Amino acid sequence: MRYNAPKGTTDILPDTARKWQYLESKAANMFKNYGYEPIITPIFEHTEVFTRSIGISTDIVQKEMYTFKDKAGRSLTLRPEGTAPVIRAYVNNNMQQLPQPVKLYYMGPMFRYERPQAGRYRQFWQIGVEAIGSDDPALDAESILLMINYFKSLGLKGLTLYINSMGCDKDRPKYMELLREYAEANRKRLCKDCQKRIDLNPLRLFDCKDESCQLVMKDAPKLLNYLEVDCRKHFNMVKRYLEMQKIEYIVKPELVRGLDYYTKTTFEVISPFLGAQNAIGGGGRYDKLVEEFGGSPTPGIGFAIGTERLAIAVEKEGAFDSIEDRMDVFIAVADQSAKPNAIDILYALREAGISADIDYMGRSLKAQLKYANRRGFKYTVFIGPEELEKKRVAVRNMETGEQIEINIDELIKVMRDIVMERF
RNA sequence: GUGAUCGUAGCUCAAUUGGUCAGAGCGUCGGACUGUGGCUCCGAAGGCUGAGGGUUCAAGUCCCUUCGAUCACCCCA
Repeated sequence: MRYNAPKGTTDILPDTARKWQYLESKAANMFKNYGYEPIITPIFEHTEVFTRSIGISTDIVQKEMYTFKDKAGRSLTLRPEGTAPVIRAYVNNNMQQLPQPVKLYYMGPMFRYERPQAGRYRQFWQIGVEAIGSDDPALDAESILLMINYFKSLGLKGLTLYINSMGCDKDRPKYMELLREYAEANRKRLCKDCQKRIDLNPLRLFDCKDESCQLVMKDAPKLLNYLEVDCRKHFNMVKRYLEMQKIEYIVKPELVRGLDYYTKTTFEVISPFLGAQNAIGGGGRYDKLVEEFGGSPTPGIGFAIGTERLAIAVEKEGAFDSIEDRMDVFIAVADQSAKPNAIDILYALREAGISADIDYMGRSLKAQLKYANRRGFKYTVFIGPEELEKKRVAVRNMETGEQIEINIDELIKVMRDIVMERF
């Protein structure tokens, strides 16, 4: 019996895996450059970690979580996003004792039970960062800049940055009342889903693509206009920091993200290459989240990038072309009698930091060359009875076909010189 | 969860209005060159046509179910 990978999952084959590694290592370097450190949290958490933080009324919690009971009857959930686990870990490990802010990044798979589509899978990868412990608007700007500059470093163009402010607990409740009243007054003109949203989560009304709903919401009160003075100042500072770094942005009052924990700044970056699932990265501030997990009041901000969406965009820009990943040396064995000696040399090369491989299929010499060519080795070294007797080996440059002969004891040294010098 | 389109060798695709043993290119392996790749030529392996059922003398082709893929809604990264 043959099995497919489960719906919405896929095998990341070497060609793609290599590209992802490239994206991840570039990210790790840049995050370090901005003062962020790696953290690895469990793939699953107690279900409550997500229901309480993301919000019970959100789609993620309502219908997209992989929730199961373990053998002891605990309700566990495969993480649908990365922020809640990191905040849980922050509180759990008393990280408020560390110098603040605590700046962390993570990379790994997330899980949501959704209908698969271009750029949307049930197991998908995210690259994310969180900065916990400061409410400085300069940190909001840093978070946004970090994401934008990372994209730039990958050669991405044509991205659009949207920002918004969701207010805080001083202005949001008042505004929500206003919004509810407005929506209620226009209930009849709203679609069925939106009528439900009036009570559940009226902010989401802004997201609806239904024409009639959009028409209604166009004239709805906008949170941005009701921001209390601190929040407005904060948002203005964020914008100013972005402008200082010459970052273009569009303020989008309708930008309401689907996780309830956001406060103040939210942002999202859109790529033109991604079809319907065009958000390549997004995030925001979550000043109430640490408290939600039982910590002392602590602000925070972060974002997540969709790795496969990022890979699609980078691919479209042709920016993967520069990845060089060829192996250094293939050892061609001219006669099986020379194999033990050849293997000896193989390991010596590897130990010297030169990537090397050998035939394990009993191929003819000719077939070995063919194989070396297909696998893209830079050099082939010939080992056979003749070479062993004369103590000289031939080294063939597989690109140019040039072949030189050197003393066998010099092989390691010469290969190391060649390989290091050229790359 | 809803809708549309689509499932034929590892990959990309053929197969007349349902009608002989389901084909090709690429890839893999081997050979032409008995110790030297890339080009060319030759050969081999590889398919219960996604799965299950039905209609028919006859199904890759028509119908139903199911699974999966793709795209959109929805949602978000």
